[in-house]
Amino acid sequence: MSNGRRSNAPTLEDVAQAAGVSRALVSLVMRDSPRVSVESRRRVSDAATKLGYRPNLMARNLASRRTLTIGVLLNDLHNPWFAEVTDGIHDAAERHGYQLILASGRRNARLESRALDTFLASRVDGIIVAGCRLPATRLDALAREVSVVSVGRALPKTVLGSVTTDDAFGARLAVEHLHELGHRRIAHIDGGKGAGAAPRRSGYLHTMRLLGLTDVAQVVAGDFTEEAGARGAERLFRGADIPTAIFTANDLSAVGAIDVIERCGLVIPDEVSVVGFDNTSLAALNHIGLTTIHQPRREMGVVAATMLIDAINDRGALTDVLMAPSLVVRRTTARAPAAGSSASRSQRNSVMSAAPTAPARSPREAKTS
Amino acid sequence: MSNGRRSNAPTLEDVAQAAGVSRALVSLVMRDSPRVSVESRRRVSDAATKLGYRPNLMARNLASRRTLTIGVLLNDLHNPWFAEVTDGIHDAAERHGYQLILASGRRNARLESRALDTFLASRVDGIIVAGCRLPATRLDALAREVSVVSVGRALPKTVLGSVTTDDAFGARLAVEHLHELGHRRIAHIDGGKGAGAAPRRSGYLHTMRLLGLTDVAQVVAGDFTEEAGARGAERLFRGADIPTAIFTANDLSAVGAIDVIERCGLVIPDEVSVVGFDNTSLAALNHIGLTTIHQPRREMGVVAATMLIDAINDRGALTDVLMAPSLVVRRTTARAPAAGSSASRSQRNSVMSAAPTAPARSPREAKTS
DNA sequence: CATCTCCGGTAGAGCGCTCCAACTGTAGAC
DNA sequence: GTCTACAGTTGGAGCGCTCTACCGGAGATG
Repeated sequence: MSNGRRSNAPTLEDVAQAAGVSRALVSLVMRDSPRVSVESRRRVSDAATKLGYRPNLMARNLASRRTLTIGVLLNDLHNPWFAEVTDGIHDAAERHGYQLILASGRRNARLESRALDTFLASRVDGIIVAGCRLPATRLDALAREVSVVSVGRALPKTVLGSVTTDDAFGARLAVEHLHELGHRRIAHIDGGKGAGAAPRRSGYLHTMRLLGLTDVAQVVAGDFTEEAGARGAERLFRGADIPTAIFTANDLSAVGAIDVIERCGLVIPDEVSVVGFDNTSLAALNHIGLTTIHQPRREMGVVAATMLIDAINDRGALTDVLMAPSLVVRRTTARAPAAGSSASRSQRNSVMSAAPTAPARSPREAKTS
Repeated sequence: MSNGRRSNAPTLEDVAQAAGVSRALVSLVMRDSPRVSVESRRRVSDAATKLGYRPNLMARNLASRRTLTIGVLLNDLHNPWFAEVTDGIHDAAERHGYQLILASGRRNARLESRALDTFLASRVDGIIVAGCRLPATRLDALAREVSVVSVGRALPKTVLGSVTTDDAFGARLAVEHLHELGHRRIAHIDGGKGAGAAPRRSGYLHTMRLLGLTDVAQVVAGDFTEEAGARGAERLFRGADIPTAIFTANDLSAVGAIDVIERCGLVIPDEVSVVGFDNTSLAALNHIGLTTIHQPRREMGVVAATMLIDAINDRGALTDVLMAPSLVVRRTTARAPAAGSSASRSQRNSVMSAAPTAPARSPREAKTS
């Protein structure tokens, strides 16, 4: 019953009969070919709408041997980063008459792999992988069957194209911003082996060196999570030489760090400045107001899709594009505290070290207990 | 060149020739039919892997007249709510051997409509629309061609199935929680005409009535945004009879409200309690720790997909399912302040009313300026 | 030994479309 | 009046698969 609803969907043939023309002519009208008389066009489209005809994409693609479709594999729907990249891809694809089919890898290599198989089985004209976790060799093999562009992850030595943010440059922007505010003791909570973590870390180290701050550079391990940010901050503020500024590998870590810092009784940004990375909506929340590094996510999507479509149509090659990030100043950064205030700062710190191993707890909780 | 890569993809025929069997046999092997001898199966699959054969989905679906695919229309990729629902859909679909194709409506009715057309053109077996904005009549028309289930929006008087949260009940949980903590003056910042806003509002009003608090019930207009939450809180705390608790239509509004409340010098939860709705990742942030109402998002996806697939296979009808939300207590709610402290509260309030129309600004900003 | 069952396998007719070569008719060129 | 040009239209051969017969032969049955 319910599944039989479409069983008798009208076909090209039906329309042709109703309009009293050949199937080929209907086909031409459906693809609005210019070589159809006004009269025929009218009759055919009238018949089509009357019958509620809708071209069968599978039959069309099968016969025409192309799908005008690009498959987009999103690593994680939960992360808004992907939503913005997808918006850009969508815009560019639409402009060129391409359709998108999305799939979510759900942070799982097996599912990602399966989704790619489905793309191939559907004979998409090209593929964009965003934040894909699959090994480079797998992707390279894929890219030998169909054009593939990677967003957010560079894949040197493969035939894939890629569009990434210049993470090292972003790190440099962050550090320079803090340096210009008079900070010297700038620490970094990194992203472990997550995507982009390495260049952000090395960009940080490199810039610190350029600024002659190698001796105060300090990297603590993290993994892009809020908790990692909190742990990192705890470790940083436990020691004697506490930093006046922290640059974290992403916004989420920054929020975790802020939480701990405020709980230590330190005031942000007066006593400690914090810079995140990504400029997620989280950073923009008024309640947080995080100074951070912005990635041109949407534009990355546009560039990726455009490059892919050009390659599909032999109008260009797949290359590796590096996009420039930018600094967004909000309210977690300020001039470094005057040297004289360092006494009060280390005093405060002693409060904190009274419970150095305690799990992250907010000031709210502390108050009510 | 690059677009020619797939032009000579091997077909069933090629495999059949390589294995020295008929096309039909290869087809049977590819769909692992039981009626194939072990020997043939081996030879065919060997030939297939050697050639790198991959069944062409379009041809398969065209010939078999079904796609085993369900189209999922997501209203807004930026909202993590959709990601979790999609996870649930994905799980259920996979369990039944169905594939998903996702499309994003990007909060735009025209795009949503187009995506649905594509689904129909692709002859998906069923459709799930999540948070769809299209008019009920449009969806009803769609549902006459193919089975459709709506998630997050009930559509009475249509042939669609639906899975929604019992928003009114959620509101009741929130209000009762606050009431149990001794609050009486509980205000609501609503969601305007957004999805679910109406039942949350009426659930609030109804529960207040049940608790005999009709005279102190107070609803201010919002629209599910952070800014609306901030504005709502400003309005609430400007008056003389300020509430001791606020229930907002969603988490984002709650964050906006918290921001303003803290800026007024009021302490959360000691002086004001706040309850959000949705239990987004935002609420779970340690820095925020919002008490909120949880929607069983993932399970909603599972239920929607299961119901759809059952309907597709004539094993069940499409119905309207209401899922029960639950209360998640974090750190923004506490016992209502003792009556004696009301003096200090209204004093504080006067601080705020010094700049009642100022745009939302954080304490941080205030400090640095 | 004829017949009946199965099991494993096959031929061939589609599925609904596009594409190509070819055809018709009208118009302009000479 | 014949030739070319071209716009408009058409038949038919696929695209790569599934599905419905149907077929041949081994073993069971009487």
